[in-house]
Amino acid sequence: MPSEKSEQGRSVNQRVTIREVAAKAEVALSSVSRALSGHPDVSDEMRKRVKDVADELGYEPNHVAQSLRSGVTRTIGFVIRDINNPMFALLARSCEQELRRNGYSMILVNSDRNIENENRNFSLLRRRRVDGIIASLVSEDSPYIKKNLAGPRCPIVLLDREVKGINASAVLADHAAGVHQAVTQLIKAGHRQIAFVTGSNNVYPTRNRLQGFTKAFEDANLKVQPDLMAIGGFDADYALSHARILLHRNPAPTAILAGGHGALMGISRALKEKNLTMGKEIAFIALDQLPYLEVFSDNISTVYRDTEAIGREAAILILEGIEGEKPRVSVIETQFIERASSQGSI
Amino acid sequence: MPSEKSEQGRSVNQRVTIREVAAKAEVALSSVSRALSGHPDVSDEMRKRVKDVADELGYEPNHVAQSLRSGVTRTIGFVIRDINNPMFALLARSCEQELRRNGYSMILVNSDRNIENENRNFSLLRRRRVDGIIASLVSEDSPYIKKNLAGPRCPIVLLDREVKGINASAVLADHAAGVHQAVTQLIKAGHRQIAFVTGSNNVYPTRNRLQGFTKAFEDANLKVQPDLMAIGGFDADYALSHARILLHRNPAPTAILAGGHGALMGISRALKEKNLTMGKEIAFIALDQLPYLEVFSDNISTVYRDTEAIGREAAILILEGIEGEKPRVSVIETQFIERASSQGSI
DNA sequence: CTCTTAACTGGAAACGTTTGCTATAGGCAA
DNA sequence: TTGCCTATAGCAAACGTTTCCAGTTAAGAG
Repeated sequence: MPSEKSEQGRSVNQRVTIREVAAKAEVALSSVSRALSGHPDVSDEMRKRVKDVADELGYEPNHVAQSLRSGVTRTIGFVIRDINNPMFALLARSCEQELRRNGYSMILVNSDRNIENENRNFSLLRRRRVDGIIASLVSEDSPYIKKNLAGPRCPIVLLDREVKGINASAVLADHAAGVHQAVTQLIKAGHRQIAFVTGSNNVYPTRNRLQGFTKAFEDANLKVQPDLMAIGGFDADYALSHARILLHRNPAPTAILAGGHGALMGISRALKEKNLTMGKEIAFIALDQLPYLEVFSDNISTVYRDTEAIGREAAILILEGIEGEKPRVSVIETQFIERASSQGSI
Repeated sequence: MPSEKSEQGRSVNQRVTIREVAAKAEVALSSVSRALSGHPDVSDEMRKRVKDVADELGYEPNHVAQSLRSGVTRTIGFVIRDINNPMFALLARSCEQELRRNGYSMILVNSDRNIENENRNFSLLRRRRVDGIIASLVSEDSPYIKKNLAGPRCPIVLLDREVKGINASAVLADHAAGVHQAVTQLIKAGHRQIAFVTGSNNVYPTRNRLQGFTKAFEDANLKVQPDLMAIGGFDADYALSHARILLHRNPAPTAILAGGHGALMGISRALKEKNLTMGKEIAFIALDQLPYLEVFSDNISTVYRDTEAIGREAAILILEGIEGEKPRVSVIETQFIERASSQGSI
């Protein structure tokens, strides 16, 4: 039995309220509210008097009560598909910065690549009456998607997802362009056996990358080799097992593209198993800006996208939505950045 | 002028309330509340009836109103010193998981290594009436520290910080032990010129690491060389400039310890400038579990601490605090993990 | 000097819940 | 039958704000 607690658990959390400020300043509740919230109908004298008393008492407005009364929480929910992916840390961070600059806080929830969790997350955020939701969905066709996106009570911004039949804003990266550049470059350098490991194609980035990939082959009057494509999972285990298969193929791939964090993890392990070094025996290109790449392996070629710009853009779109503007889609460019790892043995 | 908004901005956000559920089920408000919240004084028939209607209407309780009335927000604030440090992503993640398992959400705010921001963050969280605050402080002696920690209205857990005169819980890593192991190992291998780059010693981890460092020398009957210690900043720029100086010293250091993410960044750049490779011409040890190390450089020796355990432990301590238990300090072990990079040329 | 208006200020009703208290009904013992 | 207790249900008062509406005062116009 905790002894230092007062007899009514409640009273521990007692803080000074607007009522006490009003009493001490000998003015009405409403005047205190107006004085502190910057309402115009307040005399200078009143404002000063109230502010002085508020400071003296250390008054900090109860944001919960403010939210209830005003119907606005100044909070944005951020549903993150997989917080293991370090890219999301970057994304969430830049987004949070932009939101905070506009007076909003962020509640971050993680779905752990699970659709049920994702659904619960949406519900949780709705109950908390967030003013908007930024979401990186697990997939584009979950059974809950209509419920969570279609009749939304609050503006929604999707990250790198295309969902038909709903009117939400979205930030999409133009993966195709960067991949096209990358593959064209490889082809020019003589590569023909180009492997591609990436997530399932029920999400936009995979489909979009694939477009760029295929188009690069078409433009060079070549045919893609289907058995060099491992499309189906974003996780490292999937990538590892498929990379193993790819590396045992004959003829072996001379270049390999890794679509995202998981693929990179899996492939790098598979390469290590076979004692292969990226850029030496095999050309390697990562299709993401992964923060640790910048740090440690400054020789890895990547299809770069400005992750922080995506976060900022998401914040801007959600704020627009709150202002009542129509949803819109914003596209972020990508760019192939050539470094040592895409050389290979050719 | 947005045209799809209804004339009263408010009505856009209108959701079904407990009142409508009560009306449709033809029972009292209070009965709905009790039925849905699992209160015992409710007949089975009533509970079923209410739940059916609630489901039918898609009722989702207003958490804001619940919080206001009950005085409890089921929200924890997480004040993060520097969200650039990838370790914190790991930390926040494991912490959030543990909190969520207990029905809590997390609001994450970033201080960007700035004391003013930090102070504002505490205020923001207090206004939001969070039930507890987990904080990774910028320093241990900011002018606001008393205000924010001393007379706390809510339980507080500090991460790797020791602040005197307040009664908050804390999770501390036993850096000293791991550093002692590491340095002892280096000394055994013949190293004498061991450099140490780390943050300012107005925070616990630096002081604690320094203790381990010094003790290892003492135990070997050697003296530490003060001009090999660069103590003063956690950021990469500080580390870079000091690492340059250290590397130009004569005799040059044969081993170097990097205290944290920033130091690692700076030093690795400095080494690259001089064309030195970790573990080859110079032994190198990182004093942190940095997630990207596991990924890419599996040959870097580190003083490992279980960052996820720290996050979980922080969650547990804050929940204890909410339950009314006394604050306490929890210590997490560290351990030297020897890999190739700590070999050097000796 | 009176009337109108402008500039404030105060009172009170919300916002959507939870919860203490009271009321009702039925069961059981005396 | 009466009285008491138990199990439920309902009423109404909070929680701490914001905001609408109605006053009050003083100034300026006629």
